[in-house]
Amino acid sequence: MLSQAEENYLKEIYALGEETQKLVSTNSIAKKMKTKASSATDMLQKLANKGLVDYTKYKGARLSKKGKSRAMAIVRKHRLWETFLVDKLGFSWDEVHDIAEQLEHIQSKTLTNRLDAFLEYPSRDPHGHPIPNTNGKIVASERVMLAELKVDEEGVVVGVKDASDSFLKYLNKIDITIGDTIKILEIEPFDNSVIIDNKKQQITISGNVAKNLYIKS
Amino acid sequence: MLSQAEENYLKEIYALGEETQKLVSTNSIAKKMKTKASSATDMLQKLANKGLVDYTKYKGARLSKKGKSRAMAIVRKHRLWETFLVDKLGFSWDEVHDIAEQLEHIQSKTLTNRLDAFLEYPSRDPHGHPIPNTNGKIVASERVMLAELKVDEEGVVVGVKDASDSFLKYLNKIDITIGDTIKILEIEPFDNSVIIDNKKQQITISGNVAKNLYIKS
DNA sequence: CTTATTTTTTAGATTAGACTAAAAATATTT
DNA sequence: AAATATTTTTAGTCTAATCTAAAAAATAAG
Repeated sequence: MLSQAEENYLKEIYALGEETQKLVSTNSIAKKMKTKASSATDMLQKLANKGLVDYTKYKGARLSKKGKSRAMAIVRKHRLWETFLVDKLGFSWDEVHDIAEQLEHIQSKTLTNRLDAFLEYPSRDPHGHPIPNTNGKIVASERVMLAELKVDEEGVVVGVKDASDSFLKYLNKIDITIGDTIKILEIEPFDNSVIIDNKKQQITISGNVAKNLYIKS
Repeated sequence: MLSQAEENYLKEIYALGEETQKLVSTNSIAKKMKTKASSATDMLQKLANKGLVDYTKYKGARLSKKGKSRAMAIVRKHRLWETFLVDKLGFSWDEVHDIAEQLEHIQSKTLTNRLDAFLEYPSRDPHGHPIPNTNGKIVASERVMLAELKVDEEGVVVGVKDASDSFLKYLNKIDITIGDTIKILEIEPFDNSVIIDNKKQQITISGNVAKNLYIKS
């Protein structure tokens, strides 16, 4: 069982790494956790020993498979509780974060899943963030632009915004069709290009293309 | 702000002392907390320093006014969450204790009160235990025997079971009438006699009398 | 009412998580 | 590429909550 401190670190490492999937620096973690770099180092070493992060001295850390799954479980709980607070208890979306920070550490899978059912399986929290499912997977649910998805989200191509002939030809060429299930592997921050997985093939598409594809769960 | 450990101790001291209002021994606390007597001593000293318990070396401890109010807030949360788990999430009454042990430490008065409202102000939890109100007061709600109440609970006299002439005369004599608001001050374990407060007067009634008076909130 | 037993407290150690200060590694500038 | 600056790690301290072992107080028994 993880301590709350460990859980909080995992969650923040996830939040910091989610965009780029790159290594997260000790300093950035310390800043997020409002603690000192030395404390972050201590924790990274501990998490590495437990196999929750892959950590290289002086380089940084990223979540391991195990660590990621733990992080996703916490994110899931956080977002479900936020949804509960807003939808059922009448809080406004800007009041719920601190309370959800506490509730996300409650240990009971049954509770989490029953809460999910009670809320009728919401796909996004009050801030519009997607809620991971029981397996820790994030599934896009409404029709959104591919460009709005984050790393690890996945969904089905349901349409295009720019239906110009040249654009459709281009999609044909890179073998993307309506109905394909696409998963975001990586987003390059400097040009917003996106590496996706489609039919077991990894391809890179530009930010502009990503802004023209509609995705749905 | 109190740590979870401090809160747990307060709650158990309340649970142990509630019956008799007597001093609670270090050993009994240690047993309840599944820890060692020396740890209990440490904590009692700390709680005494914070003014949450009145503690005399080698004698034992009881909650101070402040400590009691904290304890009641925790009990209130525990029982509200249990009610939530059973009434809204479909847990059975025997599955909820461990989860409520975690939820009772969530810090947010607003949350607690909104949960209370969401549950439509229940007066008892799934185990039949009364739920303290926002001020930490326990109010009897259904008609129960006075003998079933515990220390600090209060309610209105709504009837008698034995309506014999002699019993009613006796009630007259000690100045108890239908409609009086009665509060339990103390229960003597050896003969079940009860010290109550009625119209600012403290009187002692026997266990038999307590078994013949109906009380309601 | 003195001895034995139990309960409680003290003293000292341990662990998790954080801190400061200093050392080591990496990055940035000239 | 050397000098400087920044980041990261190490070493050593601190606090909360626990533990064990030993001492002190209270209770029970002879």
